Amino acid sequence: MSLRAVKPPHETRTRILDAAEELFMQHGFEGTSMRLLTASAAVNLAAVNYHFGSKDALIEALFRRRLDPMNAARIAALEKAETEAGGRALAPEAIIRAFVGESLRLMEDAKGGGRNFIRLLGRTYTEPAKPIRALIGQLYAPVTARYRVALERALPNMPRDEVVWRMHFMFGTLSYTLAATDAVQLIAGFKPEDRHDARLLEDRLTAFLCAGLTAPLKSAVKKAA
Amino acid sequence: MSLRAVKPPHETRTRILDAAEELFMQHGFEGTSMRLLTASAAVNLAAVNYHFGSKDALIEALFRRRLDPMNAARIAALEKAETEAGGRALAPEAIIRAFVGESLRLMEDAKGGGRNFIRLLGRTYTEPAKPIRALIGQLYAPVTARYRVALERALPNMPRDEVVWRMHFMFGTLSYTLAATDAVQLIAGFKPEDRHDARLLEDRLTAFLCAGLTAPLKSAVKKAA
DNA sequence: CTAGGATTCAAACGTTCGTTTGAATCCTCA
DNA sequence: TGAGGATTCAAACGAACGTTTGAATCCTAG
Repeated sequence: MSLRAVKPPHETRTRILDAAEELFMQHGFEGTSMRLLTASAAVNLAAVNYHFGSKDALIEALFRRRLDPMNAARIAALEKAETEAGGRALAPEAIIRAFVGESLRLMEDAKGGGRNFIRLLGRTYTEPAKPIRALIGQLYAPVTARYRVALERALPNMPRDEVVWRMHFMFGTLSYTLAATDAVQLIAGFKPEDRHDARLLEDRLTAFLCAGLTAPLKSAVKKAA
Repeated sequence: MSLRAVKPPHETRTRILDAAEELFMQHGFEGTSMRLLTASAAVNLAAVNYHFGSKDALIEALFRRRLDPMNAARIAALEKAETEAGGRALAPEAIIRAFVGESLRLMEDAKGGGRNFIRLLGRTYTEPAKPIRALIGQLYAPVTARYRVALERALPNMPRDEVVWRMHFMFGTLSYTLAATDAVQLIAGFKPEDRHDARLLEDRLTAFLCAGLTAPLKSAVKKAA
Protein backbone atom coordinates (compact mmCIF):
# COMPACT_ATOMS: atom_id res chain seq x y z
CA MET A 1 0.00 0.00 0.00
CA SER A 2 1.53 3.25 -1.02
CA LEU A 3 1.03 6.46 0.89
CA ARG A 4 0.12 8.34 -2.25
CA ALA A 5 -3.43 8.87 -3.34
CA VAL A 6 -5.33 5.82 -4.50
CA LYS A 7 -3.79 4.86 -7.77
CA PRO A 8 -5.96 5.84 -10.70
CA PRO A 9 -6.41 2.71 -12.77
CA HIS A 10 -6.60 4.44 -16.12
CA GLU A 11 -5.86 8.02 -15.37
CA THR A 12 -4.27 8.80 -18.71
CA ARG A 13 -7.09 7.15 -20.63
CA THR A 14 -9.67 9.11 -18.68
CA ARG A 15 -7.89 12.41 -19.11
CA ILE A 16 -7.68 11.83 -22.84
CA LEU A 17 -11.36 10.92 -23.09
CA ASP A 18 -12.42 13.96 -21.09
CA ALA A 19 -10.30 16.36 -23.11
CA ALA A 20 -11.49 14.73 -26.32
CA GLU A 21 -15.12 15.23 -25.39
CA GLU A 22 -14.58 18.91 -24.88
CA LEU A 23 -12.40 19.54 -27.90
CA PHE A 24 -14.41 17.40 -30.31
CA MET A 25 -17.48 19.28 -29.18
CA GLN A 26 -15.80 22.61 -29.81
CA HIS A 27 -13.92 21.92 -33.01
CA GLY A 28 -15.25 18.66 -34.41
CA PHE A 29 -13.35 15.44 -35.00
CA GLU A 30 -11.26 16.54 -37.96
CA GLY A 31 -10.79 19.98 -36.48
CA THR A 32 -9.13 18.61 -33.36
CA SER A 33 -5.51 17.57 -33.85
CA MET A 34 -3.74 14.99 -31.75
CA ARG A 35 -1.27 17.63 -30.69
CA LEU A 36 -3.93 19.96 -29.37
CA LEU A 37 -5.77 17.07 -27.78
CA THR A 38 -2.79 15.57 -25.98
CA ALA A 39 -1.53 18.97 -24.89
CA SER A 40 -4.95 19.81 -23.50
CA ALA A 41 -5.07 16.50 -21.65
CA ALA A 42 -1.49 17.05 -20.41
CA VAL A 43 -0.30 13.74 -21.75
CA ASN A 44 2.33 12.79 -24.27
CA LEU A 45 1.54 12.99 -27.96
CA ALA A 46 1.96 9.24 -28.37
CA ALA A 47 -0.43 8.42 -25.53
CA VAL A 48 -3.54 8.27 -27.68
CA ASN A 49 -2.03 5.77 -30.05
CA TYR A 50 -0.60 3.77 -27.19
CA HIS A 51 -3.83 3.54 -25.21
CA PHE A 52 -6.43 3.49 -27.97
CA GLY A 53 -4.55 2.54 -31.11
CA SER A 54 -5.65 5.40 -33.31
CA LYS A 55 -7.71 8.56 -33.40
CA ASP A 56 -10.68 6.70 -34.83
CA ALA A 57 -10.49 4.09 -32.10
CA LEU A 58 -10.44 6.91 -29.55
CA ILE A 59 -13.64 8.30 -31.02
CA GLU A 60 -15.28 4.92 -30.79
CA ALA A 61 -14.15 4.45 -27.19
CA LEU A 62 -15.45 7.92 -26.38
CA PHE A 63 -18.92 7.10 -27.62
CA ARG A 64 -19.02 3.69 -26.02
CA ARG A 65 -18.09 5.08 -22.63
CA ARG A 66 -21.18 7.28 -22.51
CA LEU A 67 -23.59 5.64 -24.87
CA ASP A 68 -23.60 2.16 -23.39
CA PRO A 69 -24.84 3.26 -19.95
CA MET A 70 -27.08 5.90 -21.48
CA ASN A 71 -28.79 3.37 -23.70
CA ALA A 72 -29.20 0.98 -20.81
CA ALA A 73 -30.76 3.79 -18.79
CA ARG A 74 -33.12 4.66 -21.61
CA ILE A 75 -34.35 1.11 -21.92
CA ALA A 76 -34.64 0.78 -18.16
CA ALA A 77 -36.69 3.97 -17.98
CA LEU A 78 -39.05 2.66 -20.61
CA GLU A 79 -39.44 -0.69 -18.93
CA LYS A 80 -40.04 0.95 -15.60
CA ALA A 81 -42.86 2.98 -17.10
CA GLU A 82 -44.29 -0.14 -18.68
CA THR A 83 -44.19 -1.99 -15.40
CA GLU A 84 -45.93 0.84 -13.61
CA ALA A 85 -48.62 0.89 -16.27
CA GLY A 86 -49.36 -2.75 -15.69
CA GLY A 87 -50.63 -4.30 -18.90
CA ARG A 88 -52.18 -1.08 -20.16
CA ALA A 89 -50.77 0.74 -23.17
CA LEU A 90 -48.32 3.51 -22.33
CA ALA A 91 -49.25 7.14 -22.90
CA PRO A 92 -47.10 8.75 -25.61
CA GLU A 93 -45.96 11.32 -23.09
CA ALA A 94 -44.58 8.66 -20.80
CA ILE A 95 -42.52 7.25 -23.65
CA ILE A 96 -41.20 10.64 -24.62
CA ARG A 97 -40.26 11.48 -21.07
CA ALA A 98 -38.43 8.21 -20.69
CA PHE A 99 -36.42 8.95 -23.81
CA VAL A 100 -35.78 12.64 -23.35
CA GLY A 101 -35.19 12.48 -19.63
CA GLU A 102 -31.96 10.52 -19.87
CA SER A 103 -30.40 13.00 -22.29
CA LEU A 104 -31.28 15.90 -20.10
CA ARG A 105 -29.94 14.23 -17.01
CA LEU A 106 -26.56 13.93 -18.69
CA MET A 107 -26.86 17.53 -19.78
CA GLU A 108 -27.16 18.72 -16.22
CA ASP A 109 -23.94 16.94 -15.36
CA ALA A 110 -21.68 19.79 -16.38
CA LYS A 111 -18.91 18.80 -14.01
CA GLY A 112 -18.65 15.17 -15.05
CA GLY A 113 -18.44 16.23 -18.66
CA GLY A 114 -21.85 14.89 -19.51
CA ARG A 115 -22.89 18.17 -21.05
CA ASN A 116 -19.95 18.16 -23.40
CA PHE A 117 -20.83 14.69 -24.51
CA ILE A 118 -24.49 15.31 -25.03
CA ARG A 119 -23.79 18.30 -27.20
CA LEU A 120 -21.19 16.36 -29.12
CA LEU A 121 -23.68 13.55 -29.59
CA GLY A 122 -26.30 15.92 -30.90
CA ARG A 123 -24.08 17.14 -33.64
CA THR A 124 -22.76 13.71 -34.50
CA TYR A 125 -26.11 12.59 -35.85
CA THR A 126 -25.30 14.63 -38.92
CA GLU A 127 -21.60 13.83 -39.00
CA PRO A 128 -20.37 13.43 -42.57
CA ALA A 129 -17.86 10.67 -41.83
CA LYS A 130 -19.52 7.38 -42.54
CA PRO A 131 -17.75 5.15 -40.01
CA ILE A 132 -18.81 7.43 -37.19
CA ARG A 133 -22.42 7.57 -38.32
CA ALA A 134 -22.40 3.82 -38.71
CA LEU A 135 -21.07 3.41 -35.19
CA ILE A 136 -23.71 5.66 -33.71
CA GLY A 137 -26.43 3.89 -35.62
CA GLN A 138 -25.18 0.55 -34.44
CA LEU A 139 -24.89 1.62 -30.82
CA TYR A 140 -28.38 3.12 -30.97
CA ALA A 141 -30.13 0.32 -32.81
CA PRO A 142 -31.43 -1.61 -29.78
CA VAL A 143 -32.83 1.55 -28.22
CA THR A 144 -34.59 2.81 -31.31
CA ALA A 145 -36.06 -0.61 -31.99
CA ARG A 146 -37.33 -0.85 -28.43
CA TYR A 147 -38.92 2.60 -28.45
CA ARG A 148 -40.39 2.01 -31.84
CA VAL A 149 -42.32 -0.98 -30.53
CA ALA A 150 -43.50 1.02 -27.55
CA LEU A 151 -44.67 3.90 -29.75
CA GLU A 152 -46.50 1.58 -32.13
CA ARG A 153 -48.36 0.18 -29.14
CA ALA A 154 -49.14 3.64 -27.83
CA LEU A 155 -50.39 4.85 -31.22
CA PRO A 156 -52.29 1.83 -32.51
CA ASN A 157 -54.26 3.80 -35.10
CA MET A 158 -51.25 5.39 -36.73
CA PRO A 159 -49.68 3.81 -39.82
CA ARG A 160 -46.35 2.19 -39.04
CA ASP A 161 -44.53 4.36 -41.54
CA GLU A 162 -45.85 7.49 -39.94
CA VAL A 163 -44.66 6.36 -36.54
CA VAL A 164 -41.16 5.91 -37.91
CA TRP A 165 -41.23 9.33 -39.54
CA ARG A 166 -42.33 10.99 -36.36
CA MET A 167 -39.63 9.23 -34.39
CA HIS A 168 -37.26 10.64 -36.94
CA PHE A 169 -38.63 14.14 -36.43
CA MET A 170 -38.36 13.65 -32.68
CA PHE A 171 -34.69 12.70 -32.90
CA GLY A 172 -34.11 15.76 -35.01
CA THR A 173 -35.65 18.13 -32.55
CA LEU A 174 -33.81 16.56 -29.66
CA SER A 175 -30.38 16.33 -31.23
CA TYR A 176 -30.54 19.84 -32.65
CA THR A 177 -31.57 21.25 -29.30
CA LEU A 178 -28.83 19.39 -27.51
CA ALA A 179 -26.21 20.38 -30.04
CA ALA A 180 -27.05 24.04 -29.78
CA THR A 181 -24.17 25.99 -28.35
CA ASP A 182 -24.10 29.46 -26.98
CA ALA A 183 -22.52 30.54 -30.22
CA VAL A 184 -25.56 29.44 -32.17
CA GLN A 185 -27.86 32.39 -32.29
CA LEU A 186 -29.87 31.54 -35.34
CA ILE A 187 -32.82 33.11 -33.64
CA ALA A 188 -32.19 36.46 -32.12
CA GLY A 189 -33.42 37.06 -28.61
CA PHE A 190 -32.44 33.70 -27.23
CA LYS A 191 -31.92 33.52 -23.50
CA PRO A 192 -29.00 31.14 -23.14
CA GLU A 193 -29.35 30.77 -19.40
CA ASP A 194 -32.61 28.91 -19.86
CA ARG A 195 -30.98 26.21 -21.89
CA HIS A 196 -29.24 24.73 -18.90
CA ASP A 197 -32.37 24.45 -16.82
CA ALA A 198 -33.01 20.84 -17.68
CA ARG A 199 -36.33 20.60 -15.89
CA LEU A 200 -37.78 23.51 -17.81
CA LEU A 201 -36.32 22.29 -21.06
CA GLU A 202 -37.75 18.84 -20.52
CA ASP A 203 -41.23 20.32 -20.17
CA ARG A 204 -40.80 22.49 -23.24
CA LEU A 205 -39.53 19.59 -25.29
CA THR A 206 -42.14 17.17 -24.03
CA ALA A 207 -45.01 19.50 -24.83
CA PHE A 208 -43.70 20.10 -28.33
CA LEU A 209 -42.83 16.48 -29.12
CA CYS A 210 -45.97 15.06 -27.58
CA ALA A 211 -48.21 17.25 -29.66
CA GLY A 212 -46.20 16.54 -32.79
CA LEU A 213 -46.16 12.82 -32.21
CA THR A 214 -49.90 12.57 -31.72
CA ALA A 215 -50.91 15.11 -34.35
CA PRO A 216 -53.78 14.12 -36.65
CA LEU A 217 -52.72 12.86 -40.06
CA LYS A 218 -52.91 15.03 -43.13
CA SER A 219 -55.24 13.52 -45.67
CA ALA A 220 -52.53 13.20 -48.32
CA VAL A 221 -50.42 11.21 -45.91
CA LYS A 222 -53.38 9.06 -44.96
CA LYS A 223 -53.95 8.24 -48.60
CA ALA A 224 -50.33 7.26 -49.14
CA ALA A 225 -50.41 4.87 -46.21
CA MET B 1 -19.90 35.72 -83.15
CA SER B 2 -18.17 32.41 -82.80
CA LEU B 3 -19.65 29.20 -84.07
CA ARG B 4 -19.06 27.47 -80.77
CA ALA B 5 -21.70 27.13 -78.13
CA VAL B 6 -22.69 30.25 -76.27
CA LYS B 7 -19.77 31.12 -74.06
CA PRO B 8 -20.38 30.18 -70.44
CA PRO B 9 -19.74 33.33 -68.43
CA HIS B 10 -18.41 31.62 -65.31
CA GLU B 11 -18.22 28.03 -66.27
CA THR B 12 -15.28 27.19 -64.04
CA ARG B 13 -16.78 28.93 -61.04
CA THR B 14 -20.04 27.08 -61.50
CA ARG B 15 -18.39 23.71 -61.93
CA ILE B 16 -16.42 24.27 -58.76
CA LEU B 17 -19.49 25.32 -56.80
CA ASP B 18 -21.51 22.33 -58.01
CA ALA B 19 -18.77 19.85 -57.21
CA ALA B 20 -18.23 21.51 -53.84
CA GLU B 21 -21.89 21.15 -52.92
CA GLU B 22 -21.80 17.45 -53.58
CA LEU B 23 -18.47 16.72 -51.95
CA PHE B 24 -19.03 18.93 -48.90
CA MET B 25 -22.34 17.19 -48.42
CA GLN B 26 -20.70 13.78 -48.62
CA HIS B 27 -17.50 14.36 -46.68
CA GLY B 28 -17.87 17.67 -44.87
CA PHE B 29 -15.78 20.80 -45.29
CA GLU B 30 -12.60 19.61 -43.67
CA GLY B 31 -13.02 16.16 -45.13
CA THR B 32 -12.97 17.48 -48.69
CA SER B 33 -9.52 18.38 -49.98
CA MET B 34 -8.87 20.90 -52.70
CA ARG B 35 -7.27 18.17 -54.78
CA LEU B 36 -10.32 15.96 -54.64
CA LEU B 37 -12.60 18.92 -55.22
CA THR B 38 -10.77 20.32 -58.23
CA ALA B 39 -10.30 16.87 -59.74
CA SER B 40 -14.01 16.18 -59.35
CA ALA B 41 -14.86 19.49 -60.97
CA ALA B 42 -12.32 18.82 -63.74
CA VAL B 43 -10.52 22.09 -63.16
CA ASN B 44 -6.97 22.93 -62.20
CA LEU B 45 -5.92 22.73 -58.58
CA ALA B 46 -5.24 26.45 -58.45
CA ALA B 47 -8.64 27.38 -59.85
CA VAL B 48 -10.36 27.63 -56.47
CA ASN B 49 -7.81 30.08 -55.13
CA TYR B 50 -7.85 32.02 -58.37
CA HIS B 51 -11.62 32.39 -58.59
CA PHE B 52 -12.59 32.52 -54.93
CA GLY B 53 -9.43 33.37 -53.04
CA SER B 54 -9.44 30.53 -50.55
CA LYS B 55 -11.33 27.46 -49.47
CA ASP B 56 -13.21 29.43 -46.82
CA ALA B 57 -14.23 32.04 -49.36
CA LEU B 58 -15.49 29.25 -51.59
CA ILE B 59 -17.67 27.98 -48.76
CA GLU B 60 -19.09 31.43 -48.25
CA ALA B 61 -19.78 31.87 -51.96
CA LEU B 62 -21.43 28.47 -52.00
CA PHE B 63 -23.86 29.41 -49.28
CA ARG B 64 -24.58 32.83 -50.70
CA ARG B 65 -25.42 31.43 -54.12
CA ARG B 66 -28.27 29.36 -52.73
CA LEU B 67 -29.23 31.06 -49.52
CA ASP B 68 -29.81 34.55 -50.88
CA PRO B 69 -32.55 33.53 -53.32
CA MET B 70 -33.91 30.98 -50.88
CA ASN B 71 -34.27 33.57 -48.15
CA ALA B 72 -35.90 35.99 -50.55
CA ALA B 73 -38.34 33.26 -51.57
CA ARG B 74 -39.13 32.46 -47.95
CA ILE B 75 -39.92 36.04 -47.14
CA ALA B 76 -41.92 36.43 -50.35
CA ALA B 77 -43.95 33.32 -49.50
CA LEU B 78 -44.74 34.71 -46.09
CA GLU B 79 -45.74 38.09 -47.41
CA LYS B 80 -47.89 36.51 -50.07
CA ALA B 81 -49.75 34.57 -47.39
CA GLU B 82 -50.17 37.73 -45.36
CA THR B 83 -51.53 39.62 -48.33
CA GLU B 84 -54.02 36.87 -49.07
CA ALA B 85 -55.15 36.91 -45.45
CA GLY B 86 -55.91 40.59 -45.67
CA GLY B 87 -55.53 42.12 -42.24
CA ARG B 88 -56.40 38.94 -40.37
CA ALA B 89 -53.80 37.08 -38.36
CA LEU B 90 -52.15 34.22 -40.20
CA ALA B 91 -52.84 30.63 -39.23
CA PRO B 92 -49.74 28.92 -37.82
CA GLU B 93 -50.01 26.30 -40.54
CA ALA B 94 -49.75 28.93 -43.26
CA ILE B 95 -46.55 30.23 -41.71
CA ILE B 96 -45.05 26.79 -41.43
CA ARG B 97 -45.93 25.94 -45.00
CA ALA B 98 -44.35 29.14 -46.23
CA PHE B 99 -41.16 28.30 -44.41
CA VAL B 100 -40.95 24.58 -45.07
CA GLY B 101 -42.16 24.76 -48.65
CA GLU B 102 -39.11 26.57 -49.96
CA SER B 103 -36.70 24.02 -48.52
CA LEU B 104 -38.64 21.17 -50.00
CA ARG B 105 -38.85 22.79 -53.39
CA LEU B 106 -35.07 22.95 -53.49
CA MET B 107 -34.96 19.35 -52.34
CA GLU B 108 -36.95 18.21 -55.33
CA ASP B 109 -34.42 19.86 -57.62
CA ALA B 110 -32.06 16.91 -57.74
CA LYS B 111 -30.67 17.78 -61.15
CA GLY B 112 -29.81 21.39 -60.42
CA GLY B 113 -27.99 20.31 -57.29
CA GLY B 114 -30.57 21.80 -54.96
CA ARG B 115 -30.88 18.57 -53.08
CA ASN B 116 -27.18 18.44 -52.37
CA PHE B 117 -27.29 21.94 -51.02
CA ILE B 118 -30.32 21.44 -48.84
CA ARG B 119 -28.77 18.41 -47.23
CA LEU B 120 -25.53 20.25 -46.76
CA LEU B 121 -27.38 23.14 -45.21
CA GLY B 122 -29.17 20.87 -42.79
CA ARG B 123 -25.96 19.55 -41.41
CA THR B 124 -24.26 22.91 -41.31
CA TYR B 125 -26.55 24.16 -38.56
CA THR B 126 -24.48 22.07 -36.21
CA GLU B 127 -21.14 22.69 -37.90
CA PRO B 128 -18.37 23.04 -35.33
CA ALA B 129 -16.39 25.68 -37.23
CA LYS B 130 -17.40 29.03 -35.84
CA PRO B 131 -16.94 31.22 -38.94
CA ILE B 132 -19.30 29.01 -40.91
CA ARG B 133 -21.96 28.99 -38.20
CA ALA B 134 -21.63 32.74 -37.91
CA LEU B 135 -22.07 33.14 -41.64
CA ILE B 136 -25.18 30.99 -41.68
CA GLY B 137 -26.60 32.85 -38.73
CA GLN B 138 -25.92 36.17 -40.40
CA LEU B 139 -27.43 35.11 -43.71
CA TYR B 140 -30.48 33.75 -41.93
CA ALA B 141 -31.07 36.58 -39.51
CA PRO B 142 -33.53 38.60 -41.59
CA VAL B 143 -35.62 35.51 -42.28
CA THR B 144 -35.78 34.30 -38.71
CA ALA B 145 -36.62 37.76 -37.46
CA ARG B 146 -39.40 38.10 -40.01
CA TYR B 147 -40.92 34.70 -39.21
CA ARG B 148 -40.64 35.33 -35.54
CA VAL B 149 -42.81 38.39 -35.81
CA ALA B 150 -45.33 36.46 -37.87
CA LEU B 151 -45.45 33.63 -35.35
CA GLU B 152 -45.86 35.98 -32.44
CA ARG B 153 -48.85 37.49 -34.21
CA ALA B 154 -50.29 34.07 -34.96
CA LEU B 155 -49.84 32.88 -31.38
CA PRO B 156 -50.79 35.96 -29.37
CA ASN B 157 -51.41 34.07 -26.15
CA MET B 158 -48.06 32.31 -26.09
CA PRO B 159 -45.16 33.79 -24.09
CA ARG B 160 -42.52 35.30 -26.38
CA ASP B 161 -39.82 33.03 -24.98
CA GLU B 162 -41.86 29.97 -25.75
CA VAL B 163 -42.38 31.08 -29.33
CA VAL B 164 -38.62 31.39 -29.75
CA TRP B 165 -38.06 27.97 -28.26
CA ARG B 166 -40.56 26.38 -30.53
CA MET B 167 -39.04 28.05 -33.56
CA HIS B 168 -35.80 26.53 -32.39
CA PHE B 169 -37.39 23.09 -32.19
CA MET B 170 -38.88 23.61 -35.60
CA PHE B 171 -35.51 24.40 -37.16
CA GLY B 172 -34.13 21.30 -35.53
CA THR B 173 -36.73 19.01 -36.97
CA LEU B 174 -36.39 20.53 -40.39
CA SER B 175 -32.62 20.62 -40.61
CA TYR B 176 -32.24 17.13 -39.24
CA THR B 177 -34.77 15.77 -41.68
CA LEU B 178 -33.13 17.54 -44.59
CA ALA B 179 -29.66 16.43 -43.56
CA ALA B 180 -30.65 12.80 -43.36
CA THR B 181 -28.85 10.76 -45.95
CA ASP B 182 -29.54 7.29 -47.18
CA ALA B 183 -26.69 6.13 -45.03
CA VAL B 184 -28.40 7.33 -41.90
CA GLN B 185 -30.48 4.48 -40.64
CA LEU B 186 -30.82 5.40 -37.02
CA ILE B 187 -34.28 3.97 -37.14
CA ALA B 188 -34.57 0.58 -38.71
CA GLY B 189 -37.31 0.06 -41.24
CA PHE B 190 -36.97 3.39 -42.96
CA LYS B 191 -38.28 3.57 -46.48
CA PRO B 192 -35.77 5.83 -48.18
CA GLU B 193 -37.82 6.24 -51.36
CA ASP B 194 -40.41 8.24 -49.46
CA ARG B 195 -37.90 10.83 -48.46
CA HIS B 196 -37.69 12.31 -51.91
CA ASP B 197 -41.42 12.73 -52.31
CA ALA B 198 -41.46 16.35 -51.30
CA ARG B 199 -45.22 16.72 -51.34
CA LEU B 200 -45.71 13.85 -48.94
CA LEU B 201 -42.86 14.99 -46.74
CA GLU B 202 -44.25 18.50 -46.60
CA ASP B 203 -47.53 17.16 -45.26
CA ARG B 204 -45.82 14.95 -42.74
CA LEU B 205 -43.61 17.78 -41.54
CA THR B 206 -46.40 20.31 -41.45
CA ALA B 207 -48.66 18.08 -39.39
CA PHE B 208 -45.89 17.41 -36.90
CA LEU B 209 -44.62 20.98 -36.65
CA CYS B 210 -48.05 22.54 -36.55
CA ALA B 211 -49.14 20.42 -33.64
CA GLY B 212 -45.87 21.02 -31.81
CA LEU B 213 -45.96 24.74 -32.39
CA THR B 214 -49.49 25.14 -31.07
CA ALA B 215 -49.24 22.61 -28.24
CA PRO B 216 -50.67 23.67 -24.88
CA LEU B 217 -48.08 24.87 -22.38
CA LYS B 218 -46.89 22.67 -19.56
CA SER B 219 -47.71 24.23 -16.23
CA ALA B 220 -44.08 24.41 -15.17
CA VAL B 221 -43.26 26.38 -18.28
CA LYS B 222 -46.24 28.64 -17.75
CA LYS B 223 -45.03 29.41 -14.28
CA ALA B 224 -41.54 30.31 -15.49
CA ALA B 225 -42.90 32.72 -18.07
C1' DC C 1 -3.35 40.82 -86.76
C1' DT C 2 -1.87 41.89 -82.43
C1' DA C 3 -1.38 43.73 -77.72
C1' DG C 4 -2.80 42.71 -73.09
C1' DG C 5 -5.64 41.16 -69.61
C1' DA C 6 -7.99 36.82 -68.03
C1' DT C 7 -7.51 32.22 -67.21
C1' DT C 8 -5.26 27.72 -66.93
C1' DC C 9 -1.51 24.91 -65.92
C1' DA C 10 2.32 21.97 -63.71
C1' DA C 11 5.22 22.36 -60.07
C1' DA C 12 6.63 23.49 -55.79
C1' DC C 13 6.21 25.82 -51.04
C1' DG C 14 5.93 25.52 -46.10
C1' DT C 15 2.94 23.58 -42.64
C1' DT C 16 0.40 20.34 -40.21
C1' DC C 17 -1.49 15.95 -39.88
C1' DG C 18 -1.73 10.96 -37.59
C1' DT C 19 1.40 7.67 -36.55
C1' DT C 20 5.79 5.20 -35.35
C1' DT C 21 10.11 4.45 -33.10
C1' DG C 22 13.32 3.15 -29.55
C1' DA C 23 15.16 4.63 -25.47
C1' DA C 24 14.03 6.24 -20.72
C1' DT C 25 11.27 5.84 -16.76
C1' DC C 26 7.77 3.99 -13.70
C1' DC C 27 5.47 0.49 -11.20
C1' DT C 28 4.51 -4.17 -9.58
C1' DC C 29 5.47 -8.48 -7.79
C1' DA C 30 8.51 -12.16 -6.44
C1' DT D 1 15.98 -5.42 -3.95
C1' DG D 2 15.85 -6.44 -8.62
C1' DA D 3 13.85 -8.34 -12.91
C1' DG D 4 10.34 -7.26 -16.33
C1' DG D 5 6.27 -5.61 -18.19
C1' DA D 6 3.65 -1.16 -18.55
C1' DT D 7 3.90 3.43 -19.55
C1' DT D 8 5.91 7.84 -20.88
C1' DC D 9 8.87 10.54 -23.56
C1' DA D 10 11.33 13.35 -27.33
C1' DA D 11 12.08 12.93 -31.91
C1' DA D 12 11.22 11.84 -36.32
C1' DC D 13 8.45 9.73 -40.34
C1' DG D 14 5.95 10.04 -44.71
C1' DA D 15 1.74 11.75 -46.40
C1' DA D 16 -1.60 15.13 -47.23
C1' DC D 17 -3.07 19.70 -46.60
C1' DG D 18 -4.13 24.78 -48.51
C1' DT D 19 -1.78 27.98 -50.98
C1' DT D 20 1.58 30.35 -54.15
C1' DT D 21 4.31 30.92 -58.20
C1' DG D 22 5.55 32.07 -62.89
C1' DA D 23 5.16 30.53 -67.32
C1' DA D 24 1.86 28.97 -70.95
C1' DT D 25 -2.42 29.55 -73.11
C1' DC D 26 -6.84 31.56 -74.20
C1' DC D 27 -9.85 35.24 -75.33
C1' DT D 28 -11.21 39.68 -76.58
C1' DA D 29 -10.94 44.58 -78.00
C1' DG D 30 -8.68 47.90 -80.97
